[in-house]
Amino acid sequence: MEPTKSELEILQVLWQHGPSTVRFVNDTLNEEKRAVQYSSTLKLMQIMAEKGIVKRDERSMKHVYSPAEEESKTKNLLLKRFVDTMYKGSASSLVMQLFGNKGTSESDLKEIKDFLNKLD
Amino acid sequence: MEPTKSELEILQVLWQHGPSTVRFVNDTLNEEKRAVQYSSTLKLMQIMAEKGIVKRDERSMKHVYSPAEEESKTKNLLLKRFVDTMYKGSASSLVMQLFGNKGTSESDLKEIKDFLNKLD
DNA sequence: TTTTTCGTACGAAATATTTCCTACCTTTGA
DNA sequence: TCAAAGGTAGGAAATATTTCGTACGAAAAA
Repeated sequence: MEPTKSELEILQVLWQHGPSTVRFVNDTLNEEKRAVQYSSTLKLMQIMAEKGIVKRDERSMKHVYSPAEEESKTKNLLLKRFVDTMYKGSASSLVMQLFGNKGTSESDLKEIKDFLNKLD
Repeated sequence: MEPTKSELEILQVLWQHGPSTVRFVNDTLNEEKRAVQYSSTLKLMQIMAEKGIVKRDERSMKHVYSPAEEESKTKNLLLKRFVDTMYKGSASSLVMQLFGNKGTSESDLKEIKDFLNKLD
């Protein structure tokens, strides 16, 4: 399933902090992102539960939500989709864009070189 | 300005084929992507012109549209935004995700190594 | 016990995006 | 000339997404 922009914000919170209540997610969004009403966050998370993007534990009155999929799995999917639509599926094109026009740091560059060499 | 999904499809055509008429863009979309009515493509391109995402040459009856921004500039912006929201701005995280879980081809890997080494 | 606080559910409104119908004009071809 | 083909413009409808007011129940505090 394809998370929307707002849904992605919520997923980020769940990935970073683990299973959470609506209250916690809403507070975090308000601190780290933008002003949003409790009932908006609630509604969105209910929709995400319907869609199967998150699971909901209803045993306690305060429902606890957690991501239905692994962070890496979802990110991989979104990354693949991004590469497909933007770079016709060519990962190397993306990386070249990333480093071709500077603005990406030297340390990142070194880190990646090391990483790639270890893949052998 | 932030192109939407459909707008991006249209931009792709313009980037790939250069300044084009609505007819050409619509035909290309129908061949390469999906069924869409002429008037839908027209409307979208009109909106894009209003937003300033594309420019329109009205000298001929068949208006000719072209991207307002360089392909690389727009792609850079979108890529940066993607890295920011998905990987907290860490380009190396993205690359690791890209190659960490295999599925990205060997030839891409070699290509990138060569590319990065030339940056010295 | 009564009031206040904190939760969920639900519907509706506000926005954003996409799609296409229809009117009307110009060009082309018979 | 005049019908057919092909253009643009604009509005309205269909969808998708986001936001939030309000009702109502449970728990906690007074």
